Amino acid sequence: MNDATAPRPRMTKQRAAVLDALDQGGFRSAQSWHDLLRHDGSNIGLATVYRTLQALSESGDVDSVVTEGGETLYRRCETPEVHHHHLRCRVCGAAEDIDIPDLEEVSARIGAEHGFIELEHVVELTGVCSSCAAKAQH
Amino acid sequence: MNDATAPRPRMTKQRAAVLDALDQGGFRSAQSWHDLLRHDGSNIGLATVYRTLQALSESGDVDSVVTEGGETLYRRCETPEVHHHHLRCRVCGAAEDIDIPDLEEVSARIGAEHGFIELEHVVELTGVCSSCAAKAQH
DNA sequence: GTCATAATGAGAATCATTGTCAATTGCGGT
DNA sequence: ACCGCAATTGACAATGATTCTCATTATGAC
Ligand SMILES: [Zn+2]
Ligand SMILES: [Zn+2]
Ligand SMILES: [Zn+2]
Ligand SMILES: [Zn+2]
Repeated sequence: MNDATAPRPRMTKQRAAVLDALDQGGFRSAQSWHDLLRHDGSNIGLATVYRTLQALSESGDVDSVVTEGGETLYRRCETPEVHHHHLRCRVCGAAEDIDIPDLEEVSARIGAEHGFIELEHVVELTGVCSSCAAKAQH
Repeated sequence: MNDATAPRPRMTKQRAAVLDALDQGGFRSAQSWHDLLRHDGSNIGLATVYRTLQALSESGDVDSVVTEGGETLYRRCETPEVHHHHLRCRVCGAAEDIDIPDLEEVSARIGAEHGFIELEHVVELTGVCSSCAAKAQH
């Protein structure tokens, strides 16, 4: 069930830099994280940022969501061990981990009713946060 | 709240062809619908298929979902007037309209609790349907 | 039929993401 | 500390879905 083929990741300075940058919090695209890293003096390559974020995403250390525009956003996840969902502001990108009661059970039940197995679900709540809403008032 | 700037779409033969093709049912990518149309003798352009499907999607006449690979899939929606969700087979693409009890209210409540407005949600259930699961058994 | 203009199609352009591959480097073994 | 080599990196090419451009065509109101 778990991977005996687990390749332990090397601690390179680029990996460390990404990990460090992620501490700033917030959802950003791979390119945005890359920009941020370069502005901080790193000469890390874009492909490396992509690779590192993907690796971290697969290992469950970062969350990823997809915007309407098809961009994938990443951020360090505070609670890697628990499956959860997000409420994200479409304007400023601020996001919070949320719990949607019964969702897991309900989706499992619906899947079962239709004879589906290996159920997965994608749930994303988006909106405009109060501070962005305030700014929008001219 | 509604659009006084509603441009009524012209009934061109390509729009009719797309509408006709959609009757075959099922989720397909724009490119896939385009292939299908060409195989049926149409000389419709790919860009037109994209434009038409997007227009139909915005007017609520077709559903669209995004695959893991980032492709957008479209299909004629049976129940355009009601907001609903889908349970889709990741193997064969078969999909059914489903109802997730209380989801609308729960998401609205969660949004409100966090001070968010203009809430929207994306919910997609995927799995492997019974017939695909059967085939998977060697 | 005329006409304004929405719609089309071929191909170029975008843009996020992935692949290539030679050069580099972490790190286990010595 | 020193080797050796596979994992990792970075510059850049390549991809692949989607969008844009613009000259040409065709819809629908009058
Ligand atoms: Zn999270
Ligand atoms: Zn905001
Ligand atoms: Zn539907
Ligand atoms: Zn199936």
